[in-house]
Amino acid sequence: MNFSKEILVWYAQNKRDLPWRNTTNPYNIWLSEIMLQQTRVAQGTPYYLSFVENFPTVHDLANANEEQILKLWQGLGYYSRARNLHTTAKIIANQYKGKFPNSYKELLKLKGIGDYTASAIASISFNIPEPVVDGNVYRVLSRFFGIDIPINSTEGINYFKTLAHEVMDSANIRDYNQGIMEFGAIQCSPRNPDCEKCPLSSACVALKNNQVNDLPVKIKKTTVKKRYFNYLVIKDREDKIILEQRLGKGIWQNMYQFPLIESDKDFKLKDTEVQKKLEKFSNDAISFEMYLYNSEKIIHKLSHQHLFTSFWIIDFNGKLNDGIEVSEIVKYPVPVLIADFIKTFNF
DNA sequence: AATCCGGGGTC
DNA sequence: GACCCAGGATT
Repeated sequence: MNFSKEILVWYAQNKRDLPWRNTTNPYNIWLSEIMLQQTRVAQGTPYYLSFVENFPTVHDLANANEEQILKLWQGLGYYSRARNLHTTAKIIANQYKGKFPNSYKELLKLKGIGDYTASAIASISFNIPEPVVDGNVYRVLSRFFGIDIPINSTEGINYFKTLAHEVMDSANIRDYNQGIMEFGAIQCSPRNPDCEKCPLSSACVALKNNQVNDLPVKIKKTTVKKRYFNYLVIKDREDKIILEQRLGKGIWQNMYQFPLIESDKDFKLKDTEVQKKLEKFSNDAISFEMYLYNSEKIIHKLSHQHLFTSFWIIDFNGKLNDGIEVSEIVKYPVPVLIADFIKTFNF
């Protein structure tokens, strides 16, 4: 059995019609690849269509504000991708005169483009024989060849990249790369793969040794940190609201939120803390009433953190210095936790 | 080499 | 609740 030929045959018969599959334009390929990093096709697709419509070329993206880009990215997560996207768009537009570099090595230098994405753009856009290694490829190769080296160890990363080089079809790299990923997504799925209908089953080491459910091997380390958020939804006597931008490090960089009082353990919010916060936003005498919006804490789950969140509604009897109109709130990029609140709260 | 960075789908 | 998703940057 020829592994790569079987992948190509399977792909020709089973490939989905996806919006970025009818072009080799590096701008479109780049956009789709960044959006699909750690993201399912179904989740990323509407964002891809929105970006292509709002930013048809790399110049449009380069000329946009980061805030516009983050707003359109809202809900997709891993927001550094959007910021890096903007950085790279500006470099392509200015330093590269709008033309993407056509080599794996040059692509790798760009912000947000790592080994996988450089390989994907080089192969799909420029037909360069460089194998992609994503989560799908790890799964397909580890099962078919029966490799139990952890895929997220240094040894595993190097091993699978070398193996990918050995088995790729250089003459059909565009279809081979997309084919092995599609095969991993649809046929050789993480759980309950349909091995009975698999064209590779007769030579699959994992199937022969009954290891399909044990491969690939991954070193797991999930320590979830708990954080306690108290958001202050401050409304002044002119019905204006405060939104703040998250600067510095950590989650949701450059996204907006309500003023936040945080702790690493559960605690009761004190009036005096609210008072101190309010003093930052107004020169007026501080007089307010507050109530808790959600009696049960909203638990917002991220990969490494669980955010136990309370929203406090503050009626401030004064005028905020930098308050915004309620109708303007929807224009700001906000994390899903905030967007969900805005959707349900009647301002 | 380990850790951080989102949100959603699936079982 | 655990795992995964067309990973990359930072420490």
